[in-house]
This record gives sequence, structure tokens and C-alpha cells, in this order.
Amino acid sequence: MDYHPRAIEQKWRKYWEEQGTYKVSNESDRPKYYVLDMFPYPSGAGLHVGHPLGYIASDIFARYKRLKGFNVLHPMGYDAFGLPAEQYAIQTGVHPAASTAKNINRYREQLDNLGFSFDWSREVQTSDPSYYKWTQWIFLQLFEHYYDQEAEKAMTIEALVARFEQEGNGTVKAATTQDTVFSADEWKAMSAKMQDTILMNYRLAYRKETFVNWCEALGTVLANDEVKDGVSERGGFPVERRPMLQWSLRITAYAERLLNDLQSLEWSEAMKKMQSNWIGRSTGAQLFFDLEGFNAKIEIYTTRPDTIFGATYMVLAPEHDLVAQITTPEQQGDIDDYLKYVNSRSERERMSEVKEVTGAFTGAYAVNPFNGDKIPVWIGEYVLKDYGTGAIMAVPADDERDRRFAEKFGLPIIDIIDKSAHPGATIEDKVGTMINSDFLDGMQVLEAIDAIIERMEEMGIGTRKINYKLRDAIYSRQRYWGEPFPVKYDADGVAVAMEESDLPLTLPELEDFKPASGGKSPLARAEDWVNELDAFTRETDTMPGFAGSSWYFLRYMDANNPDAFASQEAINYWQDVDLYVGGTEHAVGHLMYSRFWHKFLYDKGLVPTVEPFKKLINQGMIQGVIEFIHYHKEEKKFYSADLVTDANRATFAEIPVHIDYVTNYGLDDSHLVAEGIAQFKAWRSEYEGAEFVFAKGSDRFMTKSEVGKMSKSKFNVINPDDVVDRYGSDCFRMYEMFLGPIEQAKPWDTKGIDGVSKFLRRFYDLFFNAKDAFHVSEEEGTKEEMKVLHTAIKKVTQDIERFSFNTCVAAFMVATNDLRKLQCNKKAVLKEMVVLLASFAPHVTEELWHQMGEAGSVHHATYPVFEEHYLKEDAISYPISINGKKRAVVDFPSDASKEEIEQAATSIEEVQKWLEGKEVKRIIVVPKRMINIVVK
RNA sequence: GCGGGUGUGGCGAAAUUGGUAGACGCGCUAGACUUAGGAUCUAGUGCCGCGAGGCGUGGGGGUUCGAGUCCCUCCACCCGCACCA
Repeated sequence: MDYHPRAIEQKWRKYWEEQGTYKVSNESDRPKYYVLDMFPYPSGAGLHVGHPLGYIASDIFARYKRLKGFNVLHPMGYDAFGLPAEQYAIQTGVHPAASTAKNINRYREQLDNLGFSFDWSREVQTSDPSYYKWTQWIFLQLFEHYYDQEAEKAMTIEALVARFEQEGNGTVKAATTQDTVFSADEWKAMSAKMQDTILMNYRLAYRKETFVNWCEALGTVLANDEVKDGVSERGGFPVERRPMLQWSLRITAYAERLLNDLQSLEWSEAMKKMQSNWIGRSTGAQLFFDLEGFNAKIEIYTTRPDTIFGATYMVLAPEHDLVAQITTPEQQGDIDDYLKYVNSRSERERMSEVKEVTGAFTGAYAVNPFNGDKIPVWIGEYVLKDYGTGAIMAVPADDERDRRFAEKFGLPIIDIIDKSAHPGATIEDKVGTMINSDFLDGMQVLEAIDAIIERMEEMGIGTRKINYKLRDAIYSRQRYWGEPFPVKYDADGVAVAMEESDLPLTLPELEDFKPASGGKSPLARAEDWVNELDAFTRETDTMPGFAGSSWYFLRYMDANNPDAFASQEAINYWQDVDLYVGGTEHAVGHLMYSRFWHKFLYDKGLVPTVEPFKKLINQGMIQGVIEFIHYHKEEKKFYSADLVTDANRATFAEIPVHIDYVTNYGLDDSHLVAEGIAQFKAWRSEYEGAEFVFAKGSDRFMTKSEVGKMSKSKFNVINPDDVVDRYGSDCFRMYEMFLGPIEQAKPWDTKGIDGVSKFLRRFYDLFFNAKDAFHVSEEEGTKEEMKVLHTAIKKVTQDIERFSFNTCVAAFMVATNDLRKLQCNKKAVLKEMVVLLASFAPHVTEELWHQMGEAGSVHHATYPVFEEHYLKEDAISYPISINGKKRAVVDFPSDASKEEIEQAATSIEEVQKWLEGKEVKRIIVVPKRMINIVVK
């Protein structure tokens, strides 16, 4: 019987939809399991074959868990706010909502074509007001909370205000940028605006001045990668770093918990490492240096307080507040020049030219608190404003960067650590004996660190301090297509939260999506909307992309709830995501923010778990193959790739060819035949007359293949729909899994798909007799058949559990080939095979399930049980011992006669006899493997 | 520079705790059936060798009766971070 996947697949997809086969309830006595994919941004390009890899893997796992008896939540939705739709709107005038809706429809069609078991009744779209109402709501919660470091959790601003009224802020230990202390009376005496300013220093969502790349000529803020050589990439206008008032989220308050809780997660080590590096915890000391002639101190952070006797200069970040105050008149010119230079450089340039040493002397001197030495104070861009205190003590003897700086500017270097006992230690290794360091002399580095911190604390000039690289997240975007802030400002500019009952605050309609003047969001042009409230104006910035995606996994639990972001019953039932599948590109963005929001909601008692994503699998990217042909620029002819040599390569241009024209595309043997050449000429009419020089002695025209991203501009996008049309989605799903390990990046190569296609046909054929009629026998399976079945059950189950889907497909192939050889048509065996295969090939298994006359859906069946006795190699063990030392065991098949065993045993003894006189060192017998006799 | 990973046939890749390296698929070879074969089926296929046999998991060294797997070292490629004091 011929296998016609398209007809079968359409039939069952319709059936599933009608039957609501994949609808999942929040009430079940089955154990819950939550399988989640990172939801896509619906781009205009649609899906290519690389996108579904993770979705297929998670779908297989979700189906497997369902068959195993779990109530499985497996939803899908769209991260629908984003820049591309807005750019498209600016160019074409098409409203982002319209283009997004169109793209979502296209995505849905493509996803539906692959037979996923999503429960679409729970679909979410982050740009839908009924969804972003709750994004705004969570933002307001962040706004109304601060982080209390004693309670180690978020607490309300209301409670904070109450404490300020009682005792001021001196006793409050909080994550804050508030650096002055006030009493209760002082607090009460403050103006509302003043109080608001102070509270902003505590709120988890707060407004502050942040440095951005400002382009005056374009009237907008530019992202780092839009700035090149200090000018805008578009237009070449000057760009400066300028502070702007922006919303931020105080994620740093959660740094310690975000770091500590990593260890409980089943994520790859690489992923956890990326997160912990991003958080970047370090321990050290914070201490003050007096400034000579000023009533001010420089506060610095160092992980190496032990090296303080080698501190021969200090460096402030160029943006440091003290710079203006302490610069001497003689140095003012130098400093101004330097600041001008620094401002002209984007953050990216500062990062990319790490090796270059720059700086300027302020003319001021600090005083070493331990020996009274005068230390010159410099500024330099290698000291970052946002890390530590934005100021360092420089120890050129023990820090690579400080040394380069000292060498360039001729500053003194004092050796303070003797590393002669540690050959091979680098300049920054914390080993060696202290020298030239007063009371630290003779100590080892690690004891010296402790000793000096103790001394500093006694002297009251410094403290032990933990620092993080993690920065607060800037949360404002000057864009239209994002969530509006549910915040209004009074005449004093005090931010006031909107009432929950007024949410959602929806986006106003606009026709022009270009940024407004002064770097403002296009929303600023919706004046009616901005000013529609008496005595208040609205915030015109919108939230960034990660806002909506930081909590969507919770919405799926109760996606249509109008009264809460999800009901407490739903959240308590589903708890958290058991398996999360997505790309590594979100390692520190989305995954960090989601963990942060989740922890905040946990503090509020709104979610029962500390972490949102228990287990994480990162699927590798599927790349494309880019095919080039060689064009001889002078002769104006195309040459087959084998004719291009290193010697003549320069005379050729490489022209990308649409892969549809290439036969056997892939890494070897890809070529154009006459038809492909005709297609190419029709496509690129400018080459219509060009001659093609073929490979030697062949009718082939070789191309050059390269692995790269699939993209429209490389003409190498493979649309899954085309593959599905030809082979069916069961085949496509299995082939994607068969390509290789799920976490590994690999180029797409359609060539091997025939193998999987063949497998499916053979599997299907098992159910048909020689006359092509459906026929399965009611007889019991033979011992041999049952062994094949149970080998498959065991292997497939193990492999699914460890996400080794490629070997799983191989196991299906082996079993099918074996059953074919056995000419097995026993229902008892085949029915189990159908269920086993159902997660991978949902359509054909459903078809066969029904053909066998089984009731309901195969996807509600019970996963086959593996019974060990079918696999057991019945064996008798016969122990032998040699030289009284090693004990070994030889296994014989159970049908071996006693005589055979005796004989084998004697033969071993005979070998032993034969070996007499020689010293047998050892005999190792590995059961069913080998006998290894070692003679000395 | 730092951190993480990878390296196995012509290709994609397998290989529980160290135990017959190369499962499975592609490709290739031969054959069968066919008007035909880019269909299907059967057999073969790591390399060298007629053979017996030898050699084989990036290179070199080590531990072990035994190493793709463990240790040291070097090389190549990929990914992430990048002046974090």
C-alpha cells in the first residue's frame, strides 16, 4: 500500500481540531508537566527549516509525557511587540498591529503544518491589550516595591514610607542608590517632590539619568551598534554620550539570589556560567582616600586591598562626579581635551580598543591612608563609571592594565609581592609573599587581604564589600510599538502610578511612526493622549522587548483570565516550567529578566516557586548552505569551481546562486546541470549571455559551498512547507531529529531525508499484506518479535528521557527492519510500536491506530510498558579464580549443556596448565565480551 | 586575553560505569526486478593488503590487562564575554 502522507496528515489534523485532542485542563488527577518553547517574534520572513527544531523536540517530549500519563501543558504564543514591525511601519505606513497580525497568521499556518500538539486555546500575544494589561500591572508592582536586604525580599513602598516616618532611613537596609541619611522629622519636612526623588532611589522600577548615544542631527537615541567612529552609521552625524531620564529595573537587588539559585537548575554548565559571569560577583573592599586640599574623599573598590602599598596613582572614570571639582587650573586644558575625546567615542569603541591606553592628570593628589604618601589622581577611560565606585587605586606592579598605564605616563612602580616561590604565576594570581608593605610584609597574599581589611575597618576608612558586574536594566524605549507605561506625571514631574482599574493603558492610534523631536518616542506626537488627564501628562516612552516575554509562561497557565495575570489556583497547579526549550541567544537577556520577575512575584507570594524554568535545553541553530559560482571578471565567463586555483582566484567574483538551481547542494558535489544554468540565467538576466565553462570531462558545473545563516539575501532559505509538501510532516519532524544531537549546530542538508522517508513507508507497509490490504494478525507475538519490540521500547524510552532524539530515530529504524525480516504482522506487537512512534510521527500513527480499529486517539493511549524478561540474555554464570587473586565470571547461554560448560571450564584450566611455569599475571573475563590472559 | 565547547569513515553521526570503535542514515559498489530508474528489493562498504595480516577516534606523551572515553601537553575550529579594579 502506498503511503500518502499529505492526505493522512490533513485528515488527522482536522480530526484533532474537531476533537480538541490537545486541549488541556487545569484540573486533573494526573501529575502535571509543563513543556514550553521560547515563543517566536513573528517576523515577516516566516519560518525556515531551522526554526522548528526546538519546537519539534519539545513537541515530542510533550507527547511522550502525555502518553506516560502526565497532564501536559504545551502552549504557544507570540512575542509580538518589536522593532522590525515599527521600522516597517516607518517605511511603509502600515500599522505595526496590522503587519504583526499578518505575520502571526503566516506563522500559524506554518506551525499548523508541522503537527504540533499545542493547546491553542491558551495562545498569548504580548501586544494584545488583554495581555499587556498584566505586563503593565507587574510593572506597577515593581514600581510600588523596594528590596529589603534584611528581609531578603521585596517589600512595599508604603511600608518603606511608614518606616521613614517612624525612624528615617538610617536603619533601613535596602538595595538603593540613596546615599544620604535623614531622620523621620527631616523626611516629614520634605516636599512631595523631594520625597518622590528619594523614593525613586528605592523603587524596583525607577527613573534615573542614564548615559545614551545621542545624535543631535537625527534627533534620536542610537543603539551602540548604530554608532561607528563616533558618528552615526546612517548619515555620519556626530554622536555624543548624554544622560537621559529613563526608567530602569533594579535587577541588581536580586543579584545574589539570581546567582545562588543557579545551582539548583538543570541547565547546561555553559548556560549557568554565562549567567554567573554576567552577574559577575566579586569580593573585595571599599575604602576612602583623602584628597589633599579638598574637603572630599575618593571612594574606591578593590579586590586586592593587600596591594595598597603599591598604589602609586589613582584613576577616576572620566564621568566621575569629582573630576570637575578637583581639576587644578593648570590641568584644566588637558582634562577638557580628554573629556571631549572620550565623549566622542561610543561605548562600543571604548570596548573594542581595549589595548590602547589613554588618560589625563587632574593635578590633584590623594593620600594613602596607611603611609601618608601623596598619590596623583588621573582620569582614564579604562575605569568604568558604572562598575564599583567608578574610581580605583592603581597598582602597576600587580595589575596588567595599571602597569600599561603607568608605563605610558611614566608613573612609579613599586613591587609589593615576591612571587619567586611561584614560578609561572601571572601578574594577577593571588599568590606570593608581601614586601615593601609595612605591617603586611612577610604575609601570604590571602592572609594579607584579610589583615588589611580588618585594619581598614578598625580605622573606619573602609569595609569588606561584594560587587557585581550586573547593571540595572534600562527599561525605556523611545518607540511606539511597545507597552505604554501606566504612569502619569504631575506638574512637578512626580511619577504617579495609574489605578489598576484603569488598566490596560492602550496605545493611541498614530499614522506616522517616526520618532518625535528631542529624541522622544512617536507617542509624544499623540498630544491628546498625552494630555488627556487633568493636571497630568503621560509617559511617552514604551517598555522594551523583554517586558512582555519576562512572564508569558505564567499567562499560559490561565491565559484568558480577565481578573488576574493568572489565577492562584492555576499557578499553584502548574507551578513552574518543567522543560524549557530555546536558543542560547537568550542566555543573559530573557532568561535573566524572567528569573528576576519570577523571584519578585515569589516575594509577593504570587508564585509558589523560586525559579521559573527547571530544566533548559538549548537547541542548536540549523544553518544553511550558501552556494557560489565563479565569475571571471575579465573574460566575463563562469568557471566551474574545480577550475579555480589559488593562482587565479583573484580574477573571479563569487556570485551567490539560489540553491533551488543547484543539484546535490551541500558540502560536496554540489553543481549546476544545464537546467540549473538556464534557471540562473533567467533569474539574473545580466548574465544571460555569459558562457559556462564546465568541470573537466563532465556535464557538471561545480559550485563552491559555504555554511552560513539562512537568509533571504543568500538565496538559501529552505521553507519547511516545501519539505512537508513533498515528504509529509511526520517525515520532516523525524528527519530534523535525525540530523544530529539537538543541542548541536548543523547545516541543513535535504539529501538524507530519503532514509527517513523510506523508514516511514516500510513501517506503514508492516500493516499491509501482499495484496495491499490492511491486515494485522490477532496472534500473540513470537519470542523473537517481542524481543525486537521490547528492545525498541527500552532504547526509545531511554533516549527520549535524555533528549537523544537522533539515536531514537535510529532505534525505530532498527526495529522496523527487524520486524520486516521477521515478517511480523501481529497486532500485539505493531500496536505497541504505533504508540511508541506516536510522539515522533503523530499523523501516520493516528491513521494506523484507527485502521487497527482502536478507539479514541493514539495520543491518548498509554505508553508501552517495557518488560525486562523479554530482553534478558538467560545466562548461567560460572566463576573461576586464577592465582587466588582475580575472580572472573564467564557467562554461558542458558541453553548450553552442562557438558559444554564443563568443557569450557576445563579448557580454561587447560589453558592454565599450558601456561604453567609462566607466571600468569591476571586473567580478566568481561562477561560476553572477552577473555584476557596476561603473561609476565 | 578570559570562560565554555568540539575534533571519530567520502558525509551526517553512534558508542551505559574505561571493555568487540563506526549503530542508524546518506553516498558509493555489485546484483535482482524493470521499457526505464533519481522507484523498489538483496548483498557489500573504516583504511592499506590478493592474502594471512597490519593500521586506525586532531598531534605527542602518560595511567591501565585494556583508552574515542581518564590525566598531561600541543594544534585546529566553533560559541559566549571582553579594560569588571
